[in-house]
Amino acid sequence: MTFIAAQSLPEQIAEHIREKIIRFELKPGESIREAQLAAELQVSRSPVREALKMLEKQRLVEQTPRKGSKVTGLSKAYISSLYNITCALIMLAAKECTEKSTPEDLKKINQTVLNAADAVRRKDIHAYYTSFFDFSLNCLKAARNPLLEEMILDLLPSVRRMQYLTFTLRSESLYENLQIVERGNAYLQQGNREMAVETVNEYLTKEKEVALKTLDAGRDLINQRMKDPSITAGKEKKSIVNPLENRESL
Amino acid sequence: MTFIAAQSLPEQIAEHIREKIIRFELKPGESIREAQLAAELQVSRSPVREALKMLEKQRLVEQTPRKGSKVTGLSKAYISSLYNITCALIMLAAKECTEKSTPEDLKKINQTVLNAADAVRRKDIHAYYTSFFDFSLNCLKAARNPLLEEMILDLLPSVRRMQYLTFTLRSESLYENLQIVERGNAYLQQGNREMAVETVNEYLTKEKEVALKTLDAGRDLINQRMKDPSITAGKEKKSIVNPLENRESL
DNA sequence: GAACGGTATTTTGTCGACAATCGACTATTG
DNA sequence: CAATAGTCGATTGTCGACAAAATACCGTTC
Repeated sequence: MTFIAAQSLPEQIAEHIREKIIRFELKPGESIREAQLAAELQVSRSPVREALKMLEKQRLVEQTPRKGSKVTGLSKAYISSLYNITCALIMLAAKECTEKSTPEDLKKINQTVLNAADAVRRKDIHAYYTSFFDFSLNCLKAARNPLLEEMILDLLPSVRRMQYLTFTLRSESLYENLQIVERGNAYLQQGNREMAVETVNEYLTKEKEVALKTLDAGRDLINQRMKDPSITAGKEKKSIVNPLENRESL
Repeated sequence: MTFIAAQSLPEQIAEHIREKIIRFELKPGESIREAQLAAELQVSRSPVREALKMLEKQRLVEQTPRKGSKVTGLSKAYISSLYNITCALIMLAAKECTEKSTPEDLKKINQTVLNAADAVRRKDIHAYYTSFFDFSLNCLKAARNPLLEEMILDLLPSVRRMQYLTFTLRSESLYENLQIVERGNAYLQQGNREMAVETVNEYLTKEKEVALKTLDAGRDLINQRMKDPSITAGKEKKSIVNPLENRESL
């Protein structure tokens, strides 16, 4: 068994805000006030500030000196940006994965795809996505490119926000999704670099299309606060319940 | 005339440390103590901490909770990582530049190349690099991809550190360098996406080779502190001169 | 002499208070 | 009534102090 270090306070706070952003409880463009957050979580502003810096690194939050933090807005240009970059980076990961993966790596990767297939058979959506995530993570590790891993992991929450947005609107079945993954895996297993990379490209290009379409559909719902920043002031006080239950120190 | 907002204190501090890292005054792997820096610059630890977080976003510094900050080490794997990623991102930028640039963009870009050529004729190395930087920046802006611009700009200091390292050891002349730039520009001007992208690839692959070779040559000089962290303790007190001269507020 | 344990020191983390800045509101003036 | 200047409240920035953790040091024991 491997033990994992307890998350630091700023990490926990970041996690909390991150989830709120991904679930659109904090809307794109909405401004974030440190003092309010600190009061809500019953901590001082220092760890909140650290947390916001972390989220800035993950591009979920934009900070301007002396003006504070805003949830990153969702313009078409931005989403296009995000997917194109993610695509380029994951294509690179796929390439390096075919070049550097060991037989053990490939075996582990293959297992995650088998798990995913099984999940689809059982129609277990959650298990499918877990396996898919596992698959991606294992490929990434097999690429043995530490910086690339960090950078993709940093972008992941931003992608997850988009997935949350598109989730209800996406038409393709789990099965279709799985097919692409299985195809990609097949290329990986046989070390077919070009086709593995191309499969990633295909997958993410499709994802981008879905995201852009969804944005058109749900634009007014999501972005109303971006256009009218005044209503972000948060007049209505929320019930102050501390969401950080599992904190011991402090 | 356009006025530019004064840099915030953390930005100035980050700038200061950044330069030290790029010039190897702070060695790869060396640990950074907040209190010492704060004393050196005669500020409190808060802005220093912010500065370190900024540098972490630029991958010049690695932070581990409760253990502090270290200058990012220069392993071969890391450098390879860095160049491959930078290459992938700039290739994307080149692609989007050919797709989205306006005639005015192209005109401006072309001008920077003319300036660079002129600098080479005058054997003005500094002017050449300034023009080259201008060229890159203009291409990046023409790609109209805000996130990509940010990400590449964030990686730039890390690349600059490598350039500093390779500067003395590189054999190719300014002229050779210029030739590739002129070739890339030609492809851009005629909207030849494939070849523009390929030229970027060629350029950065070459840069990567140089960097890796240089590392072999200068490894022991540079990395001695990485292997023996004890001597990073900084027993010798440096003369305390405030390098932040142009601060007015505070 | 090496390994272990405990203590001391150094370093990072968190806090509350105060200062500087920004944005909204109001009053004054043309 | 519109535009500007001034003022007030809200928000971020910086500080010094204290708490907690990690590291270094040193003595003990085998």
